[in-house]
Amino acid sequence: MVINCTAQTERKIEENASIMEVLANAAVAEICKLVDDDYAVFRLEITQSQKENRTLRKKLLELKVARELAEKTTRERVLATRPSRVVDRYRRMARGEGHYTGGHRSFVKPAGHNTWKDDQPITVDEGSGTSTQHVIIIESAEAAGLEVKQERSEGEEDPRHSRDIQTGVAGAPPVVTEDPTTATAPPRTQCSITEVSGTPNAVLKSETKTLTVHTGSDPERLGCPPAPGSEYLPVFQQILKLVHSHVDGDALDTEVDVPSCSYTTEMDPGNISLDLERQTDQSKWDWNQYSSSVYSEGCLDKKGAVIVVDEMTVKVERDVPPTWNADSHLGDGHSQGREVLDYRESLETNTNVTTHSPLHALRDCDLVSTSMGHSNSHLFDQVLNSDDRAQGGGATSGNSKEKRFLCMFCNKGFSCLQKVEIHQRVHTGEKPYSCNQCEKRFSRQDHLKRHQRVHTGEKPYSCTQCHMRFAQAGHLKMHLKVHTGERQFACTHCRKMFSERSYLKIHQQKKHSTIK
DNA sequence: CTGGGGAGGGGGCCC
DNA sequence: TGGGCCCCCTCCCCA
Repeated sequence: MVINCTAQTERKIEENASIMEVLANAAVAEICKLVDDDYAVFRLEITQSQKENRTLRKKLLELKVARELAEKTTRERVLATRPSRVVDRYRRMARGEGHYTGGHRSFVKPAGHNTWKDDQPITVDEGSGTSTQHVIIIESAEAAGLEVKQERSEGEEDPRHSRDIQTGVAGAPPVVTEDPTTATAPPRTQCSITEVSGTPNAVLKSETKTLTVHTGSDPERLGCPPAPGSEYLPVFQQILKLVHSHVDGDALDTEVDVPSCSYTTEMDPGNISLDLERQTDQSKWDWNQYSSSVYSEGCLDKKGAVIVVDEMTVKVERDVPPTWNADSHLGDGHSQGREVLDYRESLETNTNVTTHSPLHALRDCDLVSTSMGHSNSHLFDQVLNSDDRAQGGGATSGNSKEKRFLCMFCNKGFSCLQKVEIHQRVHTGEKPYSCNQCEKRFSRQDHLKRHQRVHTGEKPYSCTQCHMRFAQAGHLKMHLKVHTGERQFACTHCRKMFSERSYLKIHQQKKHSTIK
């Protein structure tokens, strides 16, 4: 009985085992079949993809060859027409030249970089004021190390080609385009910013898009000159913001991190930097030139090239850390019954403030440890050490009037609100007064008035000893020393006498090196 | 080195 | 007190 049961059980077990084996084999076979099918499909897709890749590669090669040919042709033509133009321009800018000579210029920043490097190419275009139009394009491909630079004159200008060079896409019209889809592209893509200056229009380009900004007086393009507050302004601001946020996601994605440095800086073109620390390290700046050429709102020059970036720069100011004020910065507070003009408030409400002072850029930096170039140090000294002046007198030097109003930037005291407001323009770079004859801007009305004598030729100060006339009283005073032979500045080392302190200073710098 | 010229900044005066 | 204006000092650039 027991044996029978055992035998039956064994049989059942064997049967089950055989059934399971069959099922397992069937499952494996099915799986294999599925895999084979999928693999076949996959192989088919791979083959198709490889075919497409080969086709695309071939097309790419053709495009590349065609592009190089076109580029070469263009270069040859440009070189044939103006062979030394670019070189001369570099040389001039290297010498720090580039003053207003009838045209204006643009700085082209290789996009994709937050900072300017010494070995980075900087292209500066000084409009000649003639009909010649220059387009300077710098493409900086960070990853590939690719760099393409183009310059051509108006007669050779092919807007389509201009875009082609940038994007490799043909057929796009040279109009204002702003592709929102490209704005979300990865930040470290190849970018370029191009500005056409000295001519009826200007172009801003980025790698992923072409931004054309018409800043000239061409009625067809512009409709009307971009007067302050016109619709043109926010457009350009938006564009700049777009480019700005597009340039480098690491450092420029937030304006808080990089205040004011985006397009509010002006400096020696060889040292243009969008990085604050680098800004302060530059040896030479020319703040006025760049502000005039790039940020001269409300003052159309004869060519009508006006670009305003007010909103952006003010927005930057809004992001001033709440801790940044004279209290925290200078540490001594204002418990002396004096007042600090909080410029942040006015900046928040005044969207027409242009803020592009180098000192402005310093607000987040250590004022003491920050190294500055010559021009900056001069300005810096004027701001911070004006109390030490032997003559002229700083605002806090001995004075009968109470200095109730303190500058929130340097803590200097002034007798009235207007004075401190004007003074703070030293820090903010605000230049509300623009010359209607040129693109220059001034922080003070009287300086504008004085400047306009350059255009009018007015020289109200005449020498009683000779026929000489001067536009500034100080110049007449200096000139009078020619007649009097007055030399009141003596070198302490060689007893040599000079009529001017600056001459003595230069002498000591050269001969004795006593003055840093 | 000198002188002319443009410009930045501070202070004072007057209305 | 604010605004305009002027003077002054200074610096820098250039010829």
